Amino acid sequence: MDLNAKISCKNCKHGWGNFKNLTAKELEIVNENRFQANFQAGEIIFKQGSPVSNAVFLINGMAKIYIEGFDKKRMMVGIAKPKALIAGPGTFVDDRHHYSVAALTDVTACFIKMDVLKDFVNTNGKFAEGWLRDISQKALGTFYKFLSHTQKKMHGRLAETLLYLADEVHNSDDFTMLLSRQELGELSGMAKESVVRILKDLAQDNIIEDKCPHIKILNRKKLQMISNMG
Amino acid sequence: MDLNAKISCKNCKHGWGNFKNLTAKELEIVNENRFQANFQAGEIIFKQGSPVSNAVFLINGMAKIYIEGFDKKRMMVGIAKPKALIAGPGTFVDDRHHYSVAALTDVTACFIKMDVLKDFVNTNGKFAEGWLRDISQKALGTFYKFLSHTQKKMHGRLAETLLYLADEVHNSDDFTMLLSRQELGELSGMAKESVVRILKDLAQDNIIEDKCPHIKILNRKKLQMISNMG
DNA sequence: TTTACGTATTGATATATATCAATAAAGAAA
DNA sequence: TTTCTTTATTGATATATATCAATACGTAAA
Repeated sequence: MDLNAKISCKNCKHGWGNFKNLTAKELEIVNENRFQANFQAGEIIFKQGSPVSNAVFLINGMAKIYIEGFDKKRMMVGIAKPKALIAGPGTFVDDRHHYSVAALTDVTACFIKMDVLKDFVNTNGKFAEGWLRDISQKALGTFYKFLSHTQKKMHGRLAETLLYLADEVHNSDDFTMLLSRQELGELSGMAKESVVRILKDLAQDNIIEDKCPHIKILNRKKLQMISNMG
Repeated sequence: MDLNAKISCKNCKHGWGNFKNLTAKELEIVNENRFQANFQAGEIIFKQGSPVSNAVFLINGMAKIYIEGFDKKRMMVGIAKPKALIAGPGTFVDDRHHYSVAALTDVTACFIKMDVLKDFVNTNGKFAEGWLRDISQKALGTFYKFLSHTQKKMHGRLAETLLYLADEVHNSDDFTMLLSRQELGELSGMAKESVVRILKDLAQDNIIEDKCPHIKILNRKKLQMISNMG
């Protein structure tokens, strides 16, 4: 696979859904303001606090999105995949990133000058509306996650995380865990030791199979129930 | 005070900041699609799950914005005041409200047909950008609150809430508490009994004065420190 | 192979916080 | 005024969860 092959935004399969609202001419401008870069697993793609100069999209690979909170304690917001715009809510507020993004696998990322995209908001109403929808969708996701973190107990939160990984990230009930126990904890809002213990509980009840980097959901119905009940 | 006096959107002092991006003609259309209604303290203005048919603004009074979560447990998101758009992130996603709003005081509210405002997104780029900024700002607020709820301890969260009430709601360090202890708990993410105990602690340390419905911040520096340290 | 280092696991313990139960205070209604 | 009802307060207790400490495991380097 030749990752350096000239891909144009016009025929890109990894592009943002909202790009369908752009005209051919506008897409051409996007393409002219596009940069590509490779990251190894573990490398930081952008850092909380730095200026939002580009919109970022993953062409392949996955990355974690996380906030560095009080006394360096981390909260993982989610996992980024291709096709989704990665650019924080700071874009229209203070031009600063409000979270960091780091590659979980080897990643090829596409950077598009933010000024160019922002300009289209003024000239292309459908694009503006698409962006409003995008931001709103993410805000809703954050809302729901907030609720779940403050109202569910640990078992419910971890069950929810496992379902998220299966459904949204790997599209399979049988996957290789990308995240360490520490990171699973940051994503589910608990200590790494708690992650270990709860995974053990779930395995003992035959709800999941955990052959360490491999996870298999054996009883989705029960897992769903644990997630719902909290 | 005659609340039923004909107010036009053109000279309204309680309007959304983003209305400054509308032309006189557009404002006229807004004015034609405007409805006003009065609510008594305690009454529900709109309910989570119901369709987003109108943008809501308070002309006067205050309201609480809250989510009804798992087993009816409530989470208060914030307090709405005049000048701010009240319409959830569902507006551009599923046309449903994702939280409820209830009057805390007697309230006069202004309803503007959402379709009308959405149309302007397509024809007025500055207005679209303003709305993007508005939603982004709220998303950032939610993010920060999320972090604070998951990483701070109770004293820090309640201190933060008191500062929020002083700075954002009442613009004074000396105010009459609008919220019951139950509601303060819903806003700070803790049980009502914990609110009582922590308020007592703060009063004992001469950081606040609490003559029950009246709150006075006596030592803002210390309160700020408690809020920051968690 | 051995060594070293990060990660995972397990058990013991500490702590924050919720829940329960009882009482007190404050308003509203009669 | 007295009675009723809601809200606030206090104390006792239960529980979820984090933290600490020790050990085991797995993989990369030597």
